[in-house]
Amino acid sequence: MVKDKYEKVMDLAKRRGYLWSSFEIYGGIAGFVDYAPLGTMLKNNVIDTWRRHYIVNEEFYEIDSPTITPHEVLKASGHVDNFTDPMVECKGCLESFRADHIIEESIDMDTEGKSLKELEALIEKHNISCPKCGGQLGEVKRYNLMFLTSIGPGGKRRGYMRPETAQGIFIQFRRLASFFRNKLPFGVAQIGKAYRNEISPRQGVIRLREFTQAEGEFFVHPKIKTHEKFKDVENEVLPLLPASRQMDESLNPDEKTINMKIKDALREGIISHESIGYFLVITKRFLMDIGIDINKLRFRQHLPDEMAHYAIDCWDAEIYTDRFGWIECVGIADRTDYDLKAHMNHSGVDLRIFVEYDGPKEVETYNIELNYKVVGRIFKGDLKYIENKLKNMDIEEIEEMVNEINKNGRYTLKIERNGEIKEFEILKDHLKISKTIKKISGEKVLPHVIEPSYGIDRITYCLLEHAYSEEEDRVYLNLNSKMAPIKVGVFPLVNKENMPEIALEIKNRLRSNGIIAQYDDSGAIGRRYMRMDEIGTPFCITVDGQTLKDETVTVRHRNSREQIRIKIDKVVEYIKNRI
RNA sequence: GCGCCAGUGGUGUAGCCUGGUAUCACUCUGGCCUUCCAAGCCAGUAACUCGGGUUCAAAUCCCGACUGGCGCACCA
Repeated sequence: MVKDKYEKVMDLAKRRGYLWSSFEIYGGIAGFVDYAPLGTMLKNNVIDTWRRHYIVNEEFYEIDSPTITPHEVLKASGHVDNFTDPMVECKGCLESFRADHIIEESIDMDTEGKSLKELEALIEKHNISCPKCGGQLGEVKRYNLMFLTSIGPGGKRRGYMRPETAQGIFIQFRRLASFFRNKLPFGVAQIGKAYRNEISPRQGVIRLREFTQAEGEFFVHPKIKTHEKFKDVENEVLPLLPASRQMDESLNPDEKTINMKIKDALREGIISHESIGYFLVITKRFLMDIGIDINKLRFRQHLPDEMAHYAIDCWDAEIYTDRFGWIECVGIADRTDYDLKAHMNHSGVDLRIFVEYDGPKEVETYNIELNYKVVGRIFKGDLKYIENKLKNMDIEEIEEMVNEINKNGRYTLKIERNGEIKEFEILKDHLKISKTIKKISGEKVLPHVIEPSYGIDRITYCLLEHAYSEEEDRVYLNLNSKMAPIKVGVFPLVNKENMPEIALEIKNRLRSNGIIAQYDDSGAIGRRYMRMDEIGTPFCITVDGQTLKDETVTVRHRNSREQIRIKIDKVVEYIKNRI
């Protein structure tokens, strides 16, 4: 049987200590993997490089929030309701289907927002049967992709394992905004585990139930989505696969991706603004930096119907793999103000930022004075929400209210809170509204957010696969020196005449200079080189007979297998300059 | 979740049909040897995925679970 590349890579990863399946002695569970010692080092190197790009170069600041998230947060973000699929099972052939999908297929109707009961009623009413065997369909049930847990004793407080790290950033937005002294734009990052209880995870490390995300949230003024460093990157050429070309059936699949300068993509309206474009470029640079093969990278724009409910423009960095084809490794989305708005509405906390105008403006506006003696008794605890709502109404809304009150003597104020809309009757004697001229120096805005989100596990796998190289007589990982877990192997050519002692001394000297080096004296020298090749170690140093005479050693380079001879004193410097 | 197929040392395997102390090679560990690319010699570690059933006896037959592969479905 011929093994494909995935199998070869996973074999090597398992054998040499990159990836192991989790809980193996108890039989294992699909969708979970352990990073073994070398895999952990490799993954950490990927993350370190990510930090260098985002935290150091892009000046994002990183936070670290809990993975367990209370119900309210994910209710607000829409995950409780939307991160779940309605499933229906055929009573005959036991096949499962997406309930909304089969309804939409058979009666051509938009089922968006319908409840389970409504879906069930539709199936019954239109006599929809199993698309496979024609059998009767059962109850419509929800399958939620979040792991449910409880907080505290008694299990009363519901919580979930977070499905993405992003929410932790959004819910701290007020603190973050003040940390950045209320100046847009600013970037916040989070690296950590996220959890999705996939129905049927396959494909090893490609689809996990617990995985590591590195997400950046770049908050911008909703009307200013330019990027101050766009000029620096505008001539960068990217392999783009825009939605329009994906849908263009006159193009061959392999002609659809087009290399173009990011500034041209912007000019032609392919990308919606500079900030999206900027992070596309940063993503390409990061992926190239860690050693992803640029010829196996493309940026694919989401088609209008596949875009998540919160996004207005979304691009995936896709990396080509031998077995799975193009897989999504990075998502770059304009999430607009979807999340901040949701958390603002549900929590009642104002998440807007005050943005000053260039100079003060005089505007005609309305002054609303509440008659507290009256409204206090009527609305009691709800008053603060009413006050808040009135304060934030725009001119049109106020005028509409004034008109209503003048006409009917009353106005129905609608306030959304915790996902429910409450109505309050506002009468004429509740408030006094007068026109005034106000000098205003700025306005409150709810920022939009541009989100580059990286799947670290997939990227790490792709890196291994792209590095995997075969020659006639050996297998080696062509990892670049920055990524390789072990930087140097140190060997005595033979175990005599003081060679082991000298080699050990060199290994220790490298280690004390912060360089990960491994000593090995077992078997023949060739075997030791092969071992190091297989785990991707870029350099091997060998102490031989000549070392005893002139204090030089050989340095062998992994890819070329060529050797040069240098002084022992220069070894640390030589390696340091190359990793 | 559904269907089909498969699970034997670290890896690759023989044995399974026809039940009776599990084969071989490589790897790995220790030693000898070895002066530059998986050499050789000696010794050693190391496996029947798990749970039930049938049987005097199960790697082998039967059932179930788990894991993996493929197909379907799913992947906000």
